[in-house]
Amino acid sequence: MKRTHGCGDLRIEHDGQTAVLAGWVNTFRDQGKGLVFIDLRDRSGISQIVFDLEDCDDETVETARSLRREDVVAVRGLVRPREGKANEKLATGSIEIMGQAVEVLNRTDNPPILPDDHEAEKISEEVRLTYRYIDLRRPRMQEIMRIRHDLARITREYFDQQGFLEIETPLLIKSTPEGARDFIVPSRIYPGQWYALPQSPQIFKQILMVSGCDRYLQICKCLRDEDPRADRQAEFTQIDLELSFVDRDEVLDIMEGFMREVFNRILKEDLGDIPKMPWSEAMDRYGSDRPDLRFDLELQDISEIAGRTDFRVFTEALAKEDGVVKAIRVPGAADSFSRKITDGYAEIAKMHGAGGLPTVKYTANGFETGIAKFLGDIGDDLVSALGLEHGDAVLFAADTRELANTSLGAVRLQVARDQDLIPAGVYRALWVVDFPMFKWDEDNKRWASEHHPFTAPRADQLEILESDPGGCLSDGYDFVVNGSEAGGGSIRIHNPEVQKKVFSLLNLSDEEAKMKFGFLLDALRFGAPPHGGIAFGLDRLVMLLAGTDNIRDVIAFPKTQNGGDLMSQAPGPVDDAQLEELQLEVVEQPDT
RNA sequence: GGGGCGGUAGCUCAAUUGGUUAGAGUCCUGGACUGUCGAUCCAGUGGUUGCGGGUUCGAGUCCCGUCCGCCUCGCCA
Repeated sequence: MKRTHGCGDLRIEHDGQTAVLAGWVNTFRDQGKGLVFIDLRDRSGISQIVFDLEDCDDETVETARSLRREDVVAVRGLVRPREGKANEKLATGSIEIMGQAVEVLNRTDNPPILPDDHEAEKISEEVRLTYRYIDLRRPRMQEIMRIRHDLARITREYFDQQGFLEIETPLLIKSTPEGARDFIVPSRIYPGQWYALPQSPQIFKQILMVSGCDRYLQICKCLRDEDPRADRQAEFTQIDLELSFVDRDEVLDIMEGFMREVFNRILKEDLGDIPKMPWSEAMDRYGSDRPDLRFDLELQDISEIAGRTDFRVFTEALAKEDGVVKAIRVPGAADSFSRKITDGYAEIAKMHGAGGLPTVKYTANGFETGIAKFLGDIGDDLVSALGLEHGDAVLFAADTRELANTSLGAVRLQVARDQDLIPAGVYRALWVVDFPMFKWDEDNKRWASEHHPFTAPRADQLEILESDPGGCLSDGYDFVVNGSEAGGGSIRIHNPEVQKKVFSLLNLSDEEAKMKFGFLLDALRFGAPPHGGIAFGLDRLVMLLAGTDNIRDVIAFPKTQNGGDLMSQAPGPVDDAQLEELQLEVVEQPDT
């Protein structure tokens, strides 16, 4: 029997046609000796097959009666309107296939789980990942894989039209000192020497610019040996891009066009206005370098007003270098903010380094609870500064600017979730620009790259690169959607002298830099064009497009939090002979 | 590496203060049923309570260790 249609393809206009479907038995309903219903499922959907003694022979009905969930069968039959009621839950619900012949292509063992979207929400992820081949049969997983495919296809179409070439870069490369922990691979030919798997193709794509490639695209795997999270895997996929002879705004224009195309074609959503927001503004207003613009709850600086109280939490914070007092007005939250809830927010604030989270409610009786008694003289000014109305609550952060921003920013996110302020089906994008070049690494007492060591300082910042590294702004940019960093990149350094200065600020000696990045420094000396680029996190984009907060949902064969694959049981041991060939020996870890 | 939650039948869960033979639904097996669609009804099979130790007359339950899964802090240029 040769398949003629997909299980989700048949409609009332196919009435009278003979069709052959093949797929998995989704459910069966055995009505007795003479009548059996089979819901047959494939990638395209589900069709109801009915076997009736009046329409086919005993043997066919008996075979049909023997079918169980997830058996694989082919069925030939006549398409006709349903004799019983139509099933509005199915796209094919107005028709059924009057089964004439059935061929069992493969029986299944009793399946440990069923590919049912409703069940899947209850089944532990551990079991789903162990039997991933069954889990992936679910309509929802098939839909996500389709979205992922569409994104990859649109990516190639769009950037092809923009003159980009898809070029592969190596997987076995040299380990680089900066950044995440490398996965390493032993060299057989040079025992004791190692390759690293790429954390990103960064250096290679820059060298492709030096090579005159002009515009590069790659959908590539990146590997970082760090602990995973709900939105992070050690092995993930980037849409990696680099362009020559461009400035920042030309890059942003092209990339913005890409994002609009993706959201238009996959979600039928118009991204609307996409503002460019300096990093310092994002931190000050939202307490995050990836602000979620779907709701307000902006951080407001009330340092001037707060400085007029005797409240020690405020005055001591303001006495610090770059100390501030900031506040969030939470409209109408006075009633719902129980002690338990605000204590929870205080925990979040503390987790992000704040000492606590002063809170107050503003009602018809004025300020109540929390730090109300300390606000006596400044109450009226606070009301007008924050635009308070009766029934509002106010959350404060008093600390250095950085700590106040980040702790209050984290609280802002949780408050928005709790107060149900995040609208569904809304996508708000922005560019965050003008990042600092460096952040101070307190542990190692040195400057570290905010983005990566190849990010160019903004042209107007070159003169303070060495005199004031902490204040120097870069030509970097992040694309942020709904509070999620979907992509990030920069204009790169194309001048070897500037690159050397940056390495030296990062405390990389000339010798080290030469050993680790010598080939890049060399390339920059032989006619490097101005260039810049970006990388989008493909997995995170699919998460956004599919509306899931679990990255494992958008990866066909993901790894667990311990980096294991429950289906294939990776990682695992290797033969002694393999180790011998590599001149490797496994040494027992001494007890500690 | 730290913190939190969890692991009992193939799957989802229950099991009182530590106390009789560890139960239910579902799946599966057998039977009934000619318009079902989460089919229904009847009967039955199914257990290393993650693993290893300990306390106890007695441990799913308490203690110690360990493995696994999820969330999270550190980490993720």
